[in-house]
Amino acid sequence: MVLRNFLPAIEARVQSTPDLVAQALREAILHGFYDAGQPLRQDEIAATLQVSKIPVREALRRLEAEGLVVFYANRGAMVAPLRPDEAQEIAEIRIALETLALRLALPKLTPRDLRHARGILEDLDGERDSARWGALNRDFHQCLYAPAQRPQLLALITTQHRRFDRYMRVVLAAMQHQTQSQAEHHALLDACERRDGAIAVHVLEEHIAGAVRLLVEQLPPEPARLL
Amino acid sequence: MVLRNFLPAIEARVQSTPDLVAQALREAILHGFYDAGQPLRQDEIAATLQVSKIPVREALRRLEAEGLVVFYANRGAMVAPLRPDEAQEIAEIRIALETLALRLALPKLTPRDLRHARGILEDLDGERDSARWGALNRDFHQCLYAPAQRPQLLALITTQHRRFDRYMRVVLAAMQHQTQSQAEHHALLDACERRDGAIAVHVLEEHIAGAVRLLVEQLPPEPARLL
DNA sequence: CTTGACAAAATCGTATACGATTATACAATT
DNA sequence: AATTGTATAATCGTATACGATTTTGTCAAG
Repeated sequence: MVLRNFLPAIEARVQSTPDLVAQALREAILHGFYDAGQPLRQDEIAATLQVSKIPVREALRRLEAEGLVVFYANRGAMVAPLRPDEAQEIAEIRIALETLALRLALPKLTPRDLRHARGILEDLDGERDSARWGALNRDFHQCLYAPAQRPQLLALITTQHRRFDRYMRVVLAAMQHQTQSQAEHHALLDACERRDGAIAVHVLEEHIAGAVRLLVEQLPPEPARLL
Repeated sequence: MVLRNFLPAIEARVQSTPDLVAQALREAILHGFYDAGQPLRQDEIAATLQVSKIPVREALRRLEAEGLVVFYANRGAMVAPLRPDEAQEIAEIRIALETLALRLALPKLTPRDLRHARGILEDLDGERDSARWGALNRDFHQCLYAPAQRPQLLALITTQHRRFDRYMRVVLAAMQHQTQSQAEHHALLDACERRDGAIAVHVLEEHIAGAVRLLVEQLPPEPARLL
């Protein structure tokens, strides 16, 4: 063990300005404060957050990489449009990544992890705000995957899950799905407690696939226009 | 058919300056022009490429999102360090994503696709430069996945594959692996031609898992230092 | 020779400024 | 009235400039 190993993540000492701006814009997009396709005016954002355009632009570039924002040459950034086929694709990616994470995490899940997950499930029951519901939902899934100890994989999952949640907002209004989703959450957690990997993975697959199925039913067949 | 369908991706009309800078830096890192851990001086890069620091910083942010670059507060960007455990994790992610892509692509593979793949395999035989070998290798894999018609998935795969190739550089010097790899490529392509999904997926899994196995043997157990 | 303090240089991060591009409003024309 | 052309405003993209932070170099003290 060397001294260097004691200092906890140099890169995270301070949250950089672009980080903070990205966080704010991410929240705003996920909360629906900005609609799909809406332009994100750099001057306006900079003025609101009391910074210049440079950190705003860097934040927008990050969100572009996360798939929440699209850049058009000389026309700036706008909130990424919603397209049902994209939601379908994200669901497939999520299933591939999350079943992997779950399989890796399952043998390492502690009773503490399971209690934590149960706690989030209870919070989830009371939540009405769709953005906070989405955040809790991500937390629930993440805390089942975290014991896998795969930081890269978990980061990818979070990014894709967030993207997916933009689509789910549309569906979440229908309270029916929340109860359905909660039932699946409980089934998933139960399988984890029994260490039944095959069932857990299967429930997770159906959980995501069912969400996207509901999604494409609700969403208009014609995508939100790009222009 | 409407007029809009004729314009090929508005956002791609011109390659933006940050795009070009990112491309150049990506190539430089993949070619080993910059070593792992090496600082990327913004002024220097800006001067060399005849632009200001702003587009350079945006390019670095993109590369950060791609996992090729790490930012440290007030110390700028440096080439992401190489850590064997990270290579292992990327390999797991690649297997999950690429087996998915392959399964989706397999039923849609045309004879033309297969000929194209064979062509790349031949080019691969003659290639000595490890960076170009890596690019051809990515091309080979991509052209087997492309018929899946999953742009998001393919983009993710490319990013992870590029990241993985930084580790493979170390191993590629050993010519032995190239012949091993080529043998697996042929086995993969043969299985695709026979539309044998189970075998193809299995060969792909072993192809990636074998590479990372060789990798952790070659690489020093102690990671390249972060500081 | 090593350690610590300080000054100088290098580098970062971002605010400001400005040319270039795009969007908007409105007058001119058919 | 609809369409075209033109001036104006809004916005983008980036070069420049500068304070803040980090790194490097120097030298005196131990």
